[in-house]
Amino acid sequence: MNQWSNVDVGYVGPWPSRESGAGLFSASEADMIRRVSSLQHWRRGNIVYAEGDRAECVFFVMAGVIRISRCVGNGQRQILALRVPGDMFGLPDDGNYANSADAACPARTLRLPWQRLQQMMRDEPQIQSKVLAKVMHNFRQAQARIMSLGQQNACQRLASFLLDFVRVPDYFDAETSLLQLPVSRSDLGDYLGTVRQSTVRAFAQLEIQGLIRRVDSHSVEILDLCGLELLQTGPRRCAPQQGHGQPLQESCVH
Amino acid sequence: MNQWSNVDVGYVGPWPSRESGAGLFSASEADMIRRVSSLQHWRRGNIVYAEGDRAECVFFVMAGVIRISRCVGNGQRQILALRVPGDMFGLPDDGNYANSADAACPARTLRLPWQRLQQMMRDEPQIQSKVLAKVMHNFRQAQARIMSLGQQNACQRLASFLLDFVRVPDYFDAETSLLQLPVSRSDLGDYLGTVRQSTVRAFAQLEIQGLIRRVDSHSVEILDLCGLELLQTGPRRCAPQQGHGQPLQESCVH
DNA sequence: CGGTATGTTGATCTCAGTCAATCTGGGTGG
DNA sequence: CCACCCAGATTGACTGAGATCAACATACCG
Repeated sequence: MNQWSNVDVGYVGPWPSRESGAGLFSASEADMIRRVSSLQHWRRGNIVYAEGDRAECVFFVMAGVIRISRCVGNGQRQILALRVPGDMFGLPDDGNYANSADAACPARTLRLPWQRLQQMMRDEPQIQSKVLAKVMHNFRQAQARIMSLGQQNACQRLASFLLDFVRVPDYFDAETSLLQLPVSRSDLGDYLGTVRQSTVRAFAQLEIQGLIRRVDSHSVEILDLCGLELLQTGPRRCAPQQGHGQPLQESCVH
Repeated sequence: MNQWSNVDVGYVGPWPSRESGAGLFSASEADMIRRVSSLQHWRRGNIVYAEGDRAECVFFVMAGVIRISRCVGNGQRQILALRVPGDMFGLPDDGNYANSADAACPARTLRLPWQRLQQMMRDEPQIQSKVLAKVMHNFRQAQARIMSLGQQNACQRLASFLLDFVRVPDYFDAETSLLQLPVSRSDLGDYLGTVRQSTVRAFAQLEIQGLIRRVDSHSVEILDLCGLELLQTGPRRCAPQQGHGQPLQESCVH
């Protein structure tokens, strides 16, 4: 555990900002958090914690992407969330971690004892409301996932995922419209509730429709942002061709 | 708004308890909450608030079931959660409600100004941590929904729903194994991310398998609790019959 | 250079969405 | 009391989206 001793974080820029829920700590508060937490470095696949572990620390993502996942009986994995810079994760559920967390790509996190954070929340109402805001952010995100999984088809879910990551500055370059994908196709499948192959087919579909262009397996060019947004709200499934009954032709002239 | 004046709540029993996240307030804290909140009565279909409304109050369910839902572009509805006695809902998202809330059946709620609750959280660290616990409870529940929607088929999702409601004392009588269903089949479909008909078929399937018995459209007898739990963890889909290649028969005697 | 992990595409079959018809129970008016 | 209506529940037939199996391509290793 030597890497967990307090080290110079070496990260002095502003707290990473991304929509609501991130970038919520002021510089001084972020400093306070950094002072009592330790910086951790992770390589792809490294496990931050496992489901059921005693939950003693909360984490803040500084760089990279952390997979929050849970496995079901038959060995399938569902990725519940992908935590990006600015996100908080690892709050205890009855003293234990409810899910597993591991690095989807090289990543850095701040590790902060939960007891310590609770104390800070008691002492500083600001911290309290901002931690609550972070939790609420994760909660809203989970609800968005429910909407996606419950109402969208595979292409729409992929579009939603891409649009989510377009909002992460670390992974989208607005100049070139290039979006880095920090996860494998399998990861993406487990995240979207489909299998690897269906994810690939969804990519192919979006490319055929001219909405994206696959540059390589870990980056796509976003060609039509509005098109992706429109796709999201469309019907989950096209109406059947009503092949059997009378074809409902506008029995025109006759 | 006359019904929102402070009235005698008429509910003096212990705070309703259900697993983690409910029953978390002590008698005195619950009293404090009741003192500053007003009791509301709802009939089936009554709207507590609508998506986008200015969020000024938080709610606690005292009786009945509140649907938390959101609609998508093409008019489809996803029920994000069913809030039962003991649950909290209606936390603001950037000052507004992110979802709609309405009564799935006759219901009672406590209505508490969000400002007031924030103040109570500042003054009483106990309240703060317990509100956080309630939010975390909703968050864990949302994550369970993601698991269900992402990895389970229609029957398994229905089984998960039934098992969830078996844990609500108001709706399950352990003596008779009778489970009251406070929602219509359409509601259930919107909750499970399927359509009404698929929900009905899932009910029929569970009945054929001897796990439940449909008494009437709003109550089922739970015949095999363990069977329902086993079903949850099984594979999402049976393997195909591999009809074409060699039938993989254990070329027995010959 | 073989070996392994990952990405991609094709063929096939199942689950669940869609349309449609029927059944049921609860009200309402005559 | 009954005929009627209407909303909800149920069942059947058909079909498309996506899971599964399989094969092959590509990249990344030691």
